[in-house]
Amino acid sequence: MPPMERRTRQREALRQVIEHAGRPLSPQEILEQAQLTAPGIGMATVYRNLKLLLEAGEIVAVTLPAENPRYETANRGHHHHFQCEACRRVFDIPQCPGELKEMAPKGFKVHRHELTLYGWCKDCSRAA
Amino acid sequence: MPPMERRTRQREALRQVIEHAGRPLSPQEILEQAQLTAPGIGMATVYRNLKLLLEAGEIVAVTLPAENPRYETANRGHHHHFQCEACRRVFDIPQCPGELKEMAPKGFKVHRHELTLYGWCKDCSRAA
DNA sequence: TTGTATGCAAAGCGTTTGCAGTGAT
DNA sequence: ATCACTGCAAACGCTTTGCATACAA
Repeated sequence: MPPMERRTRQREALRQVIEHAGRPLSPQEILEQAQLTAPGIGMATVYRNLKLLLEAGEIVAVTLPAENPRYETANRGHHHHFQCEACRRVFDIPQCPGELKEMAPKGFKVHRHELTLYGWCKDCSRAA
Repeated sequence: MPPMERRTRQREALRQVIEHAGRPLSPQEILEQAQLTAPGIGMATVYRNLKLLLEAGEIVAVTLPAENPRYETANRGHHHHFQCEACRRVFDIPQCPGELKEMAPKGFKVHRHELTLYGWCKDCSRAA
């Protein structure tokens, strides 16, 4: 796959959609939003550009267990996620438990980690 | 889907494979192992029985971010997982960092958490 | 003009399902 | 003898890829 060299209206539309979304979006959601400003854009273009934007470090994939990947801008730094078991929404968690490298068995090298908390968000806790 | 009523050689083979594996196995891995003791067993039977064993509570699904589900016996208690970035295999980690409930924002209730460590497993560390 | 980027459709991949036949009870 | 269970293959949903065309540079 060639690197991004040209500034197409489709690619710009995708950038804008992801940039202005307040939450991680699925490819389908991104497509629907992008079609408003780039009529005729197809799903293949969405996937191809998501891949390129990922490689360029402009966006990151939010891959929660048993969930299809969603995508958001990369400028959020290291953080974790909380998923509400009632409304399924995902929230950022700025904290990190820190040193987890010691948990692995002997001989195992730990590079990074993913943590997801599950429960009830503020709204759903109050409603219950 | 009917509940498990009969003790077939295919189902027993699947139970044995999952029981004796030291780590969570993919459906493909389970199929290949099961074919050794239940020749002719097909992937459809693997999936159908995984679903039944899940409903019966005999096994649990290990759903890591961006990975297809793997399966292991349900009698292992609370633990986490390590995925090797070289061979992609998944290993159990008995430890748990413990109190993570405090990480969530005010008003959020945390029921459970999922933690995955990434790096190189013993075999791949030694090979490198 | 050049060749990157696109749209469409077909192909992959993991998983599910329909159907006719098999075999545990 | 039932009918739960199986194997095969087709269908499925999501993602990737081949190919001819469009368009940014």
